[in-house]
Amino acid sequence: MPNFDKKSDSGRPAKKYNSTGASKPGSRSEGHRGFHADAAPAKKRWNADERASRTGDRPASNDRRPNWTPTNDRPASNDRPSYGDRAQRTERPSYGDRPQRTERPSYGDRPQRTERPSYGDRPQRTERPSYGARTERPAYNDRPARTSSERPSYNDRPARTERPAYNDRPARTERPAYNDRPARTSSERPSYNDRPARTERPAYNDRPARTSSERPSYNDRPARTERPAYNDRPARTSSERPSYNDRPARTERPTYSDRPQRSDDRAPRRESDYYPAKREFGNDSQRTGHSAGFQPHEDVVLERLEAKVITAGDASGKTWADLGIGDNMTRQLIAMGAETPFPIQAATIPDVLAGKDVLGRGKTGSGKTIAFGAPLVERLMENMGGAGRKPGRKPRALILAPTRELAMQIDRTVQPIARSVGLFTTTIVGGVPQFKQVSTLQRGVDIVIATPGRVEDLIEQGRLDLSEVFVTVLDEADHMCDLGFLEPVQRILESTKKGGQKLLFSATLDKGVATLVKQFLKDPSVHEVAGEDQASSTIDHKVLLIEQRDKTRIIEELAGGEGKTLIFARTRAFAEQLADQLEDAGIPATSLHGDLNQSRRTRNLQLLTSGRVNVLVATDVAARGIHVDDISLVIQADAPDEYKTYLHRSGRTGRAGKVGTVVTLISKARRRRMDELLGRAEIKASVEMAAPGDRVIGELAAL
DNA sequence: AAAAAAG
Repeated sequence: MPNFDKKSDSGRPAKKYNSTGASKPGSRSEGHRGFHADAAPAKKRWNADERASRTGDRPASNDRRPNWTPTNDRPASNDRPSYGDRAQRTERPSYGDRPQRTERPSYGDRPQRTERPSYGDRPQRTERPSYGARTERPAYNDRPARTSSERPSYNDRPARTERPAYNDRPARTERPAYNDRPARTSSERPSYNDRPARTERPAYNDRPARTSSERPSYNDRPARTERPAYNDRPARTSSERPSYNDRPARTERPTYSDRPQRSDDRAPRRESDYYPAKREFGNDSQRTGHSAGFQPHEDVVLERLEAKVITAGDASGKTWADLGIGDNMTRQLIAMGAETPFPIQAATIPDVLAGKDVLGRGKTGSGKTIAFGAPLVERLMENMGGAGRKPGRKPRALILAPTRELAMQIDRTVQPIARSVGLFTTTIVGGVPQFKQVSTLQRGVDIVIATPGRVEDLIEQGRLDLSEVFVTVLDEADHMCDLGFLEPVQRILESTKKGGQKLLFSATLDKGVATLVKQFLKDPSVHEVAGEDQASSTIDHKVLLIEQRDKTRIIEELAGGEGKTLIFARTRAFAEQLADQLEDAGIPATSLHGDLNQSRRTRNLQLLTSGRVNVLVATDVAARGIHVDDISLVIQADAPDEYKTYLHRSGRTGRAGKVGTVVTLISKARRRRMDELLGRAEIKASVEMAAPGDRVIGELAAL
């Protein structure tokens, strides 16, 4: 409480930060919904996180709870459960709840929260710099300019004075000012010297323990001195990213045409026919040429990579021990229900253990996570080096995934395997406060499971050092090579240990990964499981030709069945709208998309997983990798544009040999396009006209 | 259009 002296700081900081104009406290929420959501959510997130999923996972979260007590005050939270965050909601009147948010301002109560804002703590950051790694960062070094210009301000530090403001926390309000932050950096950090600020922290009384145990190391960190390097960053942004436009890298892609050669290099095992090569990339030059205009992209089937094929027969009878997995891990795998290796696991594990770069393709739900997770842990065990379990050790393995949910899911599989041999994992994803992630890193972690954005963020902050990472996994590798992901992924891979092992996995692994393969992999072995085609699939595909105006009604009829249903929409807004309409129709439904804050995303997905809700409407954020037991029906409210998207979406059902049905709703006008897409995906689907009330729909719903 | 940092 004492810390909260709104009055004292309210004025200043705000003004300062307001310099930008647009970022006034008041305007924040107005101008940026997303922002608003996040700002307030910061608080929420913790609550939600802890409530929803963490309860069991992290003891750490429990520690904090005391702080959260305030949460209890929020009746609002109870109400919201369903719609709280939905900014979009604006549309939905029902969201009336939101006002509550406004209420939150009550934050005053939440002294604790105040703590969180602790991001304010960042001063710590300063300390962290110690990540000796920095030196390694070199990659980022490019940004020398920055240092000079931006940070100099450190001297100014007068800013710090402001900090004391912590009391203000209301300051939080200030936060919104995120834009300002740059300023902050300069002002706040300089203070590092002053650190008196820390003294202030004490406020964190709640966390006394922590401070003592975790941070102690801070003292050690002479490294800090090193940080100065941070100065460079500003430049970075400017210098490095701009390049995106240039995308010279892309230019490389054209190389696809070469690929054939590749196949030559390797044993001419067998022409891939899984993904018929509809087009060659001979016209690469053209592509690169008009990168500016860049058409959304046609759904092209890239040539398939040549692969060593394993059959179920080859794998049968093999045990984990046969593959080279140790006893402790084997016990854990069996405890997790993986009695014996699946084909894709039998195929890739030996090569991964041998230290080779591996490309693995196994259909959706075939066990890819364990295929790379188990041998990765085994490799870390075999190469402990001097790392031991020292606090503050640098991570030695990295698993990158395209979505936060997938990263967290992978962690749920890999963590127990790692723990069975005494290794630690942590997820480094966005949308959630970074504090826990960073403190976990400081304690020392062996395997980092992450999404690209937060990883880059922490690297830039000097809090994550990947220089000791000698095994890197790209899950959904082909997707990680798509437009928005490729470059961050390239930068991240560059920051890992030179010559480190790289593992690329996906159900739709094609030559789209060529750029990365060429740049980072060395003589990779490619594996896939034979017989995993449509013919052997346990998924039934149906295409319904409908009138646009009947879509909602038909979806209601389809989703009204008993089993779990996952509905895909192309846009966030439509996903949200559909979820609302289903609820209005008396069908409990929830949504999952990027407009929700992370706590809600996590919770909503869990609603489906736990069975509290049987219908989830999602964007393609849920298309890849997400595993929910027993989804019996997948409805594509909007047809996908890409055949790979179709395969991944439909792969949410029919997992591990179970049966499932995929219904795609299209207008007659789209019939031709749909047929072509199905052809590329090599899927045979029955197509028929349908209208609300039709028998077909009732039969599908019954499934 | 979506996702990934934050905004």
